[in-house]
Amino acid sequence: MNPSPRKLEIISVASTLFKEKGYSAVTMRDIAKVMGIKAASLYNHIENKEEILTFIIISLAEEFIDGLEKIKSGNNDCIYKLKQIIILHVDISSRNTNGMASLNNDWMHLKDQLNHYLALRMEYENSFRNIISKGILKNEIKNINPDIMVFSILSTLRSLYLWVPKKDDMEPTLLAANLSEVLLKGINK
Amino acid sequence: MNPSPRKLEIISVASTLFKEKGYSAVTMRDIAKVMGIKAASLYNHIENKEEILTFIIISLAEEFIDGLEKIKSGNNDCIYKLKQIIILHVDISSRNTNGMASLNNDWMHLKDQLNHYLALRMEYENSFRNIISKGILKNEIKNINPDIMVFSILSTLRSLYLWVPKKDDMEPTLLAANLSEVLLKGINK
DNA sequence: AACGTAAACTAACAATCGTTAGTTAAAATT
DNA sequence: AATTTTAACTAACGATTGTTAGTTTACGTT
Repeated sequence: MNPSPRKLEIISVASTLFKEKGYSAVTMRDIAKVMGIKAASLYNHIENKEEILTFIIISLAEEFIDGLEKIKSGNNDCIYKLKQIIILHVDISSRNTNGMASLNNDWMHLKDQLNHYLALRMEYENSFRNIISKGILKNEIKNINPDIMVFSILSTLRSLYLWVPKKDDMEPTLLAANLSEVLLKGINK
Repeated sequence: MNPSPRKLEIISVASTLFKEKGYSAVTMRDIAKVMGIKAASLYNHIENKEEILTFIIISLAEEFIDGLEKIKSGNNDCIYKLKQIIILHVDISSRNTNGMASLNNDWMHLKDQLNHYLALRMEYENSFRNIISKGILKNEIKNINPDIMVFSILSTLRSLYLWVPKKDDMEPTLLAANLSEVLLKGINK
């Protein structure tokens, strides 16, 4: 069963509040007030508070996994794959700036799906590192500790949700291109 | 009046818990339990919960401001200054992995000192951007939107607190050197 | 017109929150 | 030895938390 429009509305409102104050600081009454209804009415549409967080996080995590799967399967060199990953992050983050806040900062409040989330994250980071490591072997990428490169690039990409809203005048395509230049070739002239 | 050792102990314990679950999800009873005392006893040493958060965030923010001030005042080229900034972040983040979590994620729960914090952050980012912009003018740095470069580098540096504890075998000096290579010159061979 | 359903409501629940008041026991100071 | 101070305690406060039960209202379907 797909989420009803009203349920998606609640999740959207909740995402906005979660980004502002974090999951724990947002009450069901806060969400209800923005919706213009009473807190108890929320329960006509959702099971509980945790379900909102779970939906936000897991659906985003799976979108990243799916995107990376397609990139991996392509028969391209590593640098090109990295550029596609950057585009993937810019794309998803631009369309979900609120949800990305929960994915980054509120995952530890998951209960049932915490282990599922952790598994997805590990899978994603491993795939990322494999691309880098293969690039080093094929002499496309510098021979530096791959963990540092994964950490550095992924930290920037994970922070996009904070930055994109401030630059909503900038085309996602241009942003991704500039980011690729900076992340792959550095800033030093 | 300087904070008593006991007060610093409370702040340290609180920092650890704030990193694990975020400020809002940590109760005074949680902190007290780790300290081995009752929640009410905490109030012999601190004013209230907010004071703990304020101390963690403001003292770290001022440490960054002071560090950047020294770097700015030096008569060095921009690339060198950026390398010093990277060292500054590695240094502070390595010594305060817990507190850095609050600085990054819990600042919005400040009350009295929220505006002070926001002013310090803006001051820091402006100084950072000025160094980059000057580097572009002096032809040391690529002519790309400086905001993107500030965002990219700062995102990585702000995430160090998450990553350093997993790599505690790595020398901070070596980490900073590798980070400089990746952030300034990129990963592309 | 009668019925069923969806989605709001009021009222309240037990649990937990940060915090205060008043007390006690030990340690430091006089 | 007498006293003050420090730092713990018990007990409780009013407020707020997520959530449930039962009710009402409006609307689409029979």
